[in-house]
Amino acid sequence: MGSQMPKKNTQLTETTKPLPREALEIVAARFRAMGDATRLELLQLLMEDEKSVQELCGLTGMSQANISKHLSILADQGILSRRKQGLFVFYSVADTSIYQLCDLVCGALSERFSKVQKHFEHKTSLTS
Amino acid sequence: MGSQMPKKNTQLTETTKPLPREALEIVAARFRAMGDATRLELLQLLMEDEKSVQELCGLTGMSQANISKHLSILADQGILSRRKQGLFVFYSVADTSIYQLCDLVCGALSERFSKVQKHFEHKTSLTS
DNA sequence: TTACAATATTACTATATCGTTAATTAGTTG
DNA sequence: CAACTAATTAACGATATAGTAATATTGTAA
Repeated sequence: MGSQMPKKNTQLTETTKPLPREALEIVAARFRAMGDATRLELLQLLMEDEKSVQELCGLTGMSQANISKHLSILADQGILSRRKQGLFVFYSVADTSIYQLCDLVCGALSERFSKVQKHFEHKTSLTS
Repeated sequence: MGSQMPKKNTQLTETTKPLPREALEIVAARFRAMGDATRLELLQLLMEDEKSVQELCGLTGMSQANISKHLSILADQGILSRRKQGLFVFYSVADTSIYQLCDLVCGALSERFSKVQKHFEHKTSLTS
């Protein structure tokens, strides 16, 4: 019942057996679900706390249909869960591993850009 | 100089300031680079050790042009690095955070599917 | 130099995805 | 019941992406 899993290396980095194509498609689909700025914007808001589609409309200025579709994609992936209450549908983060996932990616990008930046440090032009 | 960074929560999960759209686009692009089964297949092979485009052709049976293009996408993201030696170009994993990234996703998917599976356990049909 | 080999790139088609508008479904209230 | 509201779904056009075949680039060697 706990959300804590025993820490074991899983699939892609295992040295023994590579994932077959079918499994890779599933992993890729998960990455693709995270690979859209609009969805990340919604996720970012839902990381604070659960929100209705309406609230997300107000907070982002995006159309209701568009938001609903993006939320469905995330919910289909099990990343979000829906809770219906009267006319409203409240979405919330169901898969908390996305927090670490986002941190990991942001950390990697941060390091990447800081390396690039160093090449330009103390340089005001190509001829300096 | 070490690849170890100080462990601090970075962007998306920070409670203080949300990432602006421009930054979310960059994060999304990183996820999208991982969001293709063909690229994951190549990554999986490169996780063993560095390989030339040729080797990857032989191991996967995919066309040279296709492989080259996918490797470029990963290299542009800083996920892979290229090393030129004579006529050959060797690719290798440059951003080791993808190991954790893949483990995290595989772990989440594993948990997700095991939950779904439990609904069917000990059930041989809808009428049992 | 010419011939050749490994990669990269271009041009193209097919498919997937995003966002919009309109229609539909589901739930509430008078 | 009809009228209203929130959300989903469908249909569409625009853009992005994957894969292929052909061409270009880069480096080697005769």
